[in-house]
Amino acid sequence: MIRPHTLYKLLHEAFGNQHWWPMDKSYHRRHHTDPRFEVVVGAILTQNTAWPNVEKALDNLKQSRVLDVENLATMDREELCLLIKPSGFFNQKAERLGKLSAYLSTTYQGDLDVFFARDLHEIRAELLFLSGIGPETADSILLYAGNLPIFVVDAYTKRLCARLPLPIPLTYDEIQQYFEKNLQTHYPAHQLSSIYNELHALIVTLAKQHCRKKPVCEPCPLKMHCAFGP
DNA sequence: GTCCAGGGCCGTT
DNA sequence: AACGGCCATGGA
Repeated sequence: MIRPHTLYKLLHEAFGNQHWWPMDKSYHRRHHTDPRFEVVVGAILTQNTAWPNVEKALDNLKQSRVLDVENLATMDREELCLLIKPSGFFNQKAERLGKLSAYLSTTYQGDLDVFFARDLHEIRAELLFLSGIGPETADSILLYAGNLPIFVVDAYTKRLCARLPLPIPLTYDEIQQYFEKNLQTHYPAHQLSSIYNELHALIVTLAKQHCRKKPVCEPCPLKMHCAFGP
């Protein structure tokens, strides 16, 4: 049975570095805004949505100069809906962005340094308490915006785990614990956030190229370790 | 035209 | 606890 650290090694050999979820540093330097907030917003906008649609919405927010905590917390909900419309589910997402931004503004004065400079599980519980932020969105914010060591489980990860298969229940928490426990025994603590980051990105690449809904098993780098293939 | 994408909530079993 | 319907756009 393949284990997560072997999965990581094989996928990295097959696909190389993914440098996923890059932040638009130049925009945020020019406008004196926090690039991590763009990742927070992206994490909500990408809920069950293809990334190109999210990019269009983020571009709209940038061109309107409102991609920061204070503006999203206070701006008119209708206007926000219009800007994020390309990302779909815009009524829910506008509500979620507004509530989260208002929370960050009132509780942390919009300072993400303060927000992220605490215990990981404390921040996670706070995010999950907000309506519209579930485990994957919370963990994406923690890992990709906060650079904190938590493994993100998405639909692709679940599908891969089901097909290999891995000998665990296919629930979010079980999969997350299984990956983290294993990787923690193979890498030093200070590397874990970048390992989790990279592995999640590699699984997405695998799922798009091979482990699709209609699988394309030739030539999958995991073929020799997978029970699914024909 | 059909399918589906980097989920989460809510109501029903 | 598990499952189904719902939310919406744009690209394949």
